[in-house]
Amino acid sequence: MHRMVATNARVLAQMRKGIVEFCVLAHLRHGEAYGREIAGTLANDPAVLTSEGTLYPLLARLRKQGWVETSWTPSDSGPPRRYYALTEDGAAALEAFTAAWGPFHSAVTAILEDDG
Amino acid sequence: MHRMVATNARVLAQMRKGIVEFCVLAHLRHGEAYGREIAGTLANDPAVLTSEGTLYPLLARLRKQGWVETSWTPSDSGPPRRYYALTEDGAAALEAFTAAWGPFHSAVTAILEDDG
DNA sequence: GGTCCGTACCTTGCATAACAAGACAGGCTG
DNA sequence: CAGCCTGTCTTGTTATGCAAGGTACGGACC
Repeated sequence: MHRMVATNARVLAQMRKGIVEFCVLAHLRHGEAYGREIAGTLANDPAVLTSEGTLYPLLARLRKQGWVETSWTPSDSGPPRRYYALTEDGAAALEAFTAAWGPFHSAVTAILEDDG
Repeated sequence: MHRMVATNARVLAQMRKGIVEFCVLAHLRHGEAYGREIAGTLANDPAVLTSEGTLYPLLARLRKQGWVETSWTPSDSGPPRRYYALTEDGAAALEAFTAAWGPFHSAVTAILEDDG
């Protein structure tokens, strides 16, 4: 069953594409957060996020699109942190995604369950 | 709203990644089918599939992985058709994906809805 | 028998995104 | 100064969806 595990990891990675981004936006509704904080929370939550190699490029994209704003804040115990905050555009994008997600996951679930 | 539409198309394309493949496998549980037939059904269903440029490379991958077997059959009205049938490995892969899909979509839905 | 159209397969080139691995740097403790 | 934890970010790999277009078979119509 070696292959199963490897296959599964690859399959999961593909499944996440285009979705992790919006999980990060959703997380930011709770307020500002910095990179490793987001990474920690989302990695625990469901294993929606696995690596910082995913997160930082993703955050850079969000910034370029104007979906988040950032501010540097010194830390008591380590290097300064870059805090990310949701913008209005970001909130709108998140709403649009949420609206699309419902029908999409229903459709996929229906296809998978349709044993007919 | 021009931007909304364009953005949505890109977002949807990413969302499909790694999932269309298993929708095709799921469709094949109903019995053999050929390319354009699958394309037609899945494109109607929910807009899970948009183009043959997606489908044929995908079917080639499934064949290489041994998840489907194919057979050529002459057609009464046009060129011969290549029919695709699910193999045991393919059915197992589909089951594994279905098992992963449940927790995944629940987790994403929870994160999106968590307004806390 | 030549031309057009619909059916059917497949390929090429591009854009996007997740990931592993690791580079770089601040600040603390010994 | 060395070692470690905390942070941010980059590089190279891999996988996939998609638009556009290429090839080919067969029937209908002049």
